[in-house]
Amino acid sequence: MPALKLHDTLTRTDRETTPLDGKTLRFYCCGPTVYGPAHIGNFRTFVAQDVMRRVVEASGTPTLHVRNITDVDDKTIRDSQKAGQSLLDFTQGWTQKFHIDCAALNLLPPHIEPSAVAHIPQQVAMIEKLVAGGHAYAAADGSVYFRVSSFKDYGKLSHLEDRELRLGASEAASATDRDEYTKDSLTDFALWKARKPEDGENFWPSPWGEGRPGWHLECSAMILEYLGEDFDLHSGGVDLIFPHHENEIAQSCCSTHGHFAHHWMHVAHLMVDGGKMSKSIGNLYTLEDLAKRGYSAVEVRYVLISGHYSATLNFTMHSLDSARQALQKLAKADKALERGPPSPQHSADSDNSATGQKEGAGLRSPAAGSEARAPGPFAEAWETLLHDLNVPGAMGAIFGVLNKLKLAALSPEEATAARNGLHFMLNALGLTLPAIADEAATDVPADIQALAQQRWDAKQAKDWAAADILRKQLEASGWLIKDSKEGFTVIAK
RNA sequence: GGCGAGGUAGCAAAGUGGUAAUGCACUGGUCUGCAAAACCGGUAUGCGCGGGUUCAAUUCCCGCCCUCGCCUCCA
Repeated sequence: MPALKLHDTLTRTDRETTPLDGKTLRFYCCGPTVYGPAHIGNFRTFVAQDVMRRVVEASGTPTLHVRNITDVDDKTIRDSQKAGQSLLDFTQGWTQKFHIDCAALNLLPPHIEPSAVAHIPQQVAMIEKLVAGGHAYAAADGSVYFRVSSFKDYGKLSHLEDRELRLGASEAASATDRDEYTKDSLTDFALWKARKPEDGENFWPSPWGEGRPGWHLECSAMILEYLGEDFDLHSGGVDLIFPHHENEIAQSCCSTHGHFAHHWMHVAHLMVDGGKMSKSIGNLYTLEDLAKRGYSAVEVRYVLISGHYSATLNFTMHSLDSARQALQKLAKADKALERGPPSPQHSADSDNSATGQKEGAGLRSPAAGSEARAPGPFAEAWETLLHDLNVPGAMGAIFGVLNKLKLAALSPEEATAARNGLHFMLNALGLTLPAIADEAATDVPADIQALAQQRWDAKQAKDWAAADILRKQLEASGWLIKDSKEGFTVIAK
């Protein structure tokens, strides 16, 4: 199968994601800072990366996925103190919550998930190399800074010129920063931060005195540990391009002989109701917030992938409703493609999957079948996906095929092929299908059930007027009646 | 000011040098006592504005307007 073509931030071109070692695509994603629940904006990035990984794997290339946990910085220290917990207890709690959310969103867990605190020695070692090489220097207070002027390629990723780095919005604000007085240059950044009273118990020894590592350093050190000096791809939110990724490149390239990441994937931001979403503004939603409003994680995932990852996406409640309907449509199509065993030798498999679905209580797992290895009739959707992860385009192609195929008229063999293809695509997108609304067993109160029965009786007696009055009564109470030839169903409005 | 993303139907969102996918919503029909579901249709002479290139531009070029993001620690 052809490889995924992905836009590369550094060269600004679409390039194939071919593994450097010819076998496994090794990539790193900047993970969360665990000082609170991640919001859907954070998850947009992780979901996009998850789709990337799934597509690469679906195309036949294994991956090595590394994503860090940032468990030491100003915010984790500050908030752990507020919570009266040790830094470790505090960050582990939020890490756990993060994992729960990731699982709900159907994110494949990274193969390696290193924490910054667990890699202090590696970070110190990298700083030592940088100091020895003349790329870093210790300040009077025991902090260590990277000398940006020592790395000629600085700014290459973000395309910022030297001059521009010194200008900018933060110029005025940083004048009051105490770092200001210890750094040689305004653009130099901290590799090691000297211990401060407010750090409490959170400090580590180093050749330059007690302190803690700077944020940018952890990624460089852990990448070196798990992916080496050269690796395939690095990914994160667009906001990390500068300075975070720029600094990572500087640190890594100046302390090793490698070229660091060979491909950069950046995910655009999520907006909410047309505006920026951020922790500082406070207009953010977590999965829990949305669950309280009745939306499932799968619906959230659908919304998060409904725009191309490189363009900002506006999130609204309406988009969640829209996602719910679209998922229903897919679930119904899937059901329509469900047929009996196509041939005797497959009957065992079919039985298993049927049982699994019942026990799954609502969630079907596409691609559980071993046949779902090719897109089948959805080849166009698959090709669209391979072109820089065009998920919206692929979704459109999937629906287009479903609209054209006369699902009910397909032969069992055709239906199975179509279903396998659909599952292949859904698996690449990481979408699980919800239970079909009608099937969702809701508890109907006895009085409602009685009214509904009354209406059914009236209907059987062809007393349309009475039946309609009862229906309206039920609707007013929030219940809808659906009739079939055999009987009726009551569902919540 | 610099860098970047984007302006496509009511909402969302793809896409292409040859005349606009798809999802939601809306809507007509079939079916149904009526609905719902299902199925079959419809809904942008138009793709921010103004020029230009071309047989042909929403798609290429130039100018302009607007929105959003980043510019030292926010995915």
